[in-house]
Amino acid sequence: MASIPRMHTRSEENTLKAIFTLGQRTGKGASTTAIARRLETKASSVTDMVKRLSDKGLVDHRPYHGVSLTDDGQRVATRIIRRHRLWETFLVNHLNYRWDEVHDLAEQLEHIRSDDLHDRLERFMDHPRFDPHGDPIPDRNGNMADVDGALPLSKVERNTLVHIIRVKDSSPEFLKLLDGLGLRIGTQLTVNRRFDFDNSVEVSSRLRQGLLLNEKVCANLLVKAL
Amino acid sequence: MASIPRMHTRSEENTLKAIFTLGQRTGKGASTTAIARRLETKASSVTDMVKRLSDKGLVDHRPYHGVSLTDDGQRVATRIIRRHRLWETFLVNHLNYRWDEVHDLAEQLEHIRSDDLHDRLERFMDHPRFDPHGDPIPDRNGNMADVDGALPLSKVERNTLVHIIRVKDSSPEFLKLLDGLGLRIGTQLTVNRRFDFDNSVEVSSRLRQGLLLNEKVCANLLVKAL
DNA sequence: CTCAATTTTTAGACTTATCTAATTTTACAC
DNA sequence: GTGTAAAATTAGATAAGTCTAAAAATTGAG
Repeated sequence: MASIPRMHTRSEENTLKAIFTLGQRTGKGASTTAIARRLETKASSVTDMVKRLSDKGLVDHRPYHGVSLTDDGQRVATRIIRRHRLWETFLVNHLNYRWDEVHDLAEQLEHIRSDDLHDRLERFMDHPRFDPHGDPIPDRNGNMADVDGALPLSKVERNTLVHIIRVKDSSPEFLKLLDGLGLRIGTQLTVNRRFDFDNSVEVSSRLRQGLLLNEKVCANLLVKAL
Repeated sequence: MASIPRMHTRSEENTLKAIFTLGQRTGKGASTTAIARRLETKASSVTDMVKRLSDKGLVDHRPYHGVSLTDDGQRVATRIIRRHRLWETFLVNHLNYRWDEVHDLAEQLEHIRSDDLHDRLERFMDHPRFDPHGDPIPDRNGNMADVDGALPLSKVERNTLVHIIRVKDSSPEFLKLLDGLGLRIGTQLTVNRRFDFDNSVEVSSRLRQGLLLNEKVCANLLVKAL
């Protein structure tokens, strides 16, 4: 018995998306404070918002233990993420944006109210399964490719040949850094050495030998063995 | 001395667009009531809105004589219309929407805040000069092709060969009616007879002979001699 | 020139989404 | 167990945008 498709405000959608993302990252409910930090808003505003979402049956809230999505909330959040990733893909593949430029635009475009539009956009692009950052694009039913065998570069053994399949951080800062190092989705790497001192590693790609990557960079590069 | 590019709300943009369109149609200022009718809102709301736009220097208001756009207001309105028409073109030409389906979606998309996005969209489509309804698309400087030699079908002499270049009414109702008659942009027509009784005309196209078009339909079909 | 129909504005209320500042609640370290 | 730092909520304010209902202003017909 699907509930009548309700209309959600932009704020509601953004909050649901934040709860989804935080939940994915931590595996548990998102705290009011964490949500506020992510949305660059205040905890008191989040309290109000969560109350509204809870009234609509989109989230469950156990104060001091976190907010989590109901099945309905999950559906809405996934839909927004689908839209976001479809637009990012369109912007990069068809309008020649760089991967570090598309986030903010996609944040606007994802709120366009039409499932049909996004289904057509998906078809136009021939059903891409991953966005420019390697994030899987949910299909219209909310299912997305799961990336098994993916692991952060920080966990890779010496002398393993891998390729970059996804970046965990999509901030312009991180992406520009990767550009500067000649690293992008698909780049093949071999871990030459691992330094226990600071958890940095030395890798080699076709373009560059002996590239030193620090712990933070490695943690945000998801790779897969070849 | 270009003023600092200000941010306009969706409501402000919609009001400016309404004033622009009404001004084009009537050649004079738009009344509060007419704006309200067009935006499906109340006159009192429009009063508030016009006051705000006037404070921002985007419109001039002479009560009981109409609201008109300042140069700044004109620029903003034209920009929104540019966006609207670019999106309509994209939706029809690339996502396979019909020309009667795109208005509402374009009304959403036109508010995406980015000139760069729309410039790129334009380039992606190879700088289309007209949208699916034959309306000219302003370029990034606000200039648009002017359609000289265009006149409503109601003004066409007998036995003149013309082709449809634009529809004045873009409502789904009118467009579906045209579809039903096999009429679209580019369709070649000859006026066989004109009936003074009710200002209807009989036309022939390749597909159909002796098609009877009433006054209202004729007034909304802009054609050009071949 | 007058006055009535129309247009426009005012006044006051409501909703959504925010904020700050103060207060309350709770987890959990000890 | 208990106290306290952290988390969460409440209370009250603000701003945008909208509404209804009533009042005010003006145009233009006669």
